[in-house]
Amino acid sequence: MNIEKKLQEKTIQALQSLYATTVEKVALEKTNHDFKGDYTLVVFNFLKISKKKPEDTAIEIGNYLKTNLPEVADFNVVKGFLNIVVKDSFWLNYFQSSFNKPFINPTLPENAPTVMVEYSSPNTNKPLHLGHVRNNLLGFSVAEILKAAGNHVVKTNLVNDRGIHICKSMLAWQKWGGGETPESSGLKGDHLVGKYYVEFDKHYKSQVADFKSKGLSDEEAEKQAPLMLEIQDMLRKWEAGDKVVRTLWEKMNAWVYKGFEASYKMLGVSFDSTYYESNTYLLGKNIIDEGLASGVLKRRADNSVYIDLTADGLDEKTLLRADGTSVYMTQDLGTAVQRFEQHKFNKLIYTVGNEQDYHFKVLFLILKKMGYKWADGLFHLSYGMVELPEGKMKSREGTVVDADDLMQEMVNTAAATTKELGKTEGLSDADADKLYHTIGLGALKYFMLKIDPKKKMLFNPSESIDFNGNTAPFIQFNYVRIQALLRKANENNFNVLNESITVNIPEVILPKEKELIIRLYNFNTALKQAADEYSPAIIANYVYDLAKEYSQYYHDTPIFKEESKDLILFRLQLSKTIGDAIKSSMKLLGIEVPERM
RNA sequence: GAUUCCAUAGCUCAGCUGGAUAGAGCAACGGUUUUCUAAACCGUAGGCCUUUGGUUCGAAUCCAAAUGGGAUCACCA
Repeated sequence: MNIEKKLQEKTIQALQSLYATTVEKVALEKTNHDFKGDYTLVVFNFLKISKKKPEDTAIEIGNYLKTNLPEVADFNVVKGFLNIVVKDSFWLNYFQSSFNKPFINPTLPENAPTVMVEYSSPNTNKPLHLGHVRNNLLGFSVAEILKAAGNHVVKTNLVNDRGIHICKSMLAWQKWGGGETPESSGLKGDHLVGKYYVEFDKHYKSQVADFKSKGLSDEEAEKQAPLMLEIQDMLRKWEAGDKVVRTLWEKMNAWVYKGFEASYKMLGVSFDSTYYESNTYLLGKNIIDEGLASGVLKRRADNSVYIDLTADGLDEKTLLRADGTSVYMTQDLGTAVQRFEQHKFNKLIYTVGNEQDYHFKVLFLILKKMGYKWADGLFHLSYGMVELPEGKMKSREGTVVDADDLMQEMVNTAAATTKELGKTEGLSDADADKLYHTIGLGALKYFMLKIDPKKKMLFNPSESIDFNGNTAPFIQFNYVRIQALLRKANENNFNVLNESITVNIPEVILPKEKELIIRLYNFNTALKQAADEYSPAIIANYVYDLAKEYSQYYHDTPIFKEESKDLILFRLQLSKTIGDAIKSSMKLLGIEVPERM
């Protein structure tokens, strides 16, 4: 059992035994660095029941713990703070018993809950940009974390492949494309289609400006511009299954999918299932009928259907237009129900930006009101926007940071830095390319994941992403150092893994070594917290602290100069375990670690 | 206007389920290489934790208000 839990339970017992009072739970914290101890109990809360001075109360509890818990070595009291010292032997036993065991359990428990994680969900009218990068990295990492925490995870992608915005690219290509294809232009498919999306907007804007100069209002001009009428006509034809429109749609979407596939591969994300809106956009209508029958939904005089959420502090939400067609919300109701029927999930997590907070609040509330019990398991993983120094990115205005460009730039920077540091020696071209990819993408991923998902983040394209300090390359570098140590150990006949060598861990270990062991011990706590909060940032901070701590240790403590063979082996084993922890943590973030750099 | 999220070093961020003197990285300045790879390590400097009030033995952390910033408030997705 976890030492923290043991201490908490014993403290509750102590309070019961000393003051005959039952306390539900007690909070322990890590002892501040300036004091001796591992865990601290703040006793101010117990003064009412002890009716004694803080110091005396702390001493009484401390004595009880020391006598009744074999793991407690000692304690000291400063004012109302009871600092508890755990025996070195406890940490050493933990270390020895966990050596060379995986940090992440590779098998799932028998009745692992099913969690669906929806992320990415791109539009097929333009290439991925920085905002999508955050979404993809976050969704993938959360899926990895939940998997490691013992859930059966289904990663899913809902591709928005239809609608008026797709028609814009299609129409523009038809008019001005001159038959251009990815092959003929040398452009990646998604970029080619995105080019025509921008093209449409350019022409459309000039038409609107023309109409406005003739005295029309903004709204009128936007409605009457011929291009607007043309895409609306195109959308109607699409919905009617018009052969020409559908063929064009299929052709251009295929280009986009090929492009996305390349971006996803570069980014290292994947999906277990992919849904297309062209297949799901009609879902949800039967649910509307049920809702009407049960009275949860109402019909207006003009035949449109809505739900009244004003009693819940929200508005009236329309679910079917007067002409009977469905809206975004209708579709999301339908897909949620469909997913539950297909996967019987315990939880469904939507990785979607915080600009849709309201939408999901309404969606979940409607499903609850309609009586779906599983709606309690729905969660909106809401993350902040990625902003540029000049503000929000706008694809139509070209102020976007393109995902493919950014990734390539990161790889290039990694290559340049590696060469500059003279670390390419003995690397084959293929290995070098792999290394640049690992470092460059690692830096990018860590940069985005170390920030709390809920917070908006600032990205300044003119300042390159760091490779020093609190970054993935720093963490990777420490992993690499450890691998180099282990190689050297092999050459010197120190077989770290050989079970036949019994290592007598020295009685007294360095404070830094104990600290490192405690950090290893806390891996599971970090994993659990990250899973509970859906926050890769917790893992990122954990692994950075571990790597930083190790870096100091590595610097201050030469290993092979040591005379005692046991001590050398212990330090090698400690280093190896830290390497394992780094690798496992980075895997949770979707970041690879190289063997050399 | 309504709702909602946010505000910590020059910059980017931790810390927030109340606890001891608020931590990192970057940038700046200075140092460390006959050592297991310096993408490293050490040091200096940098803070009215936006403001005001409240709760408490104790507030960056909880509550309220103010100020500033973002988002949402479509029969768009």
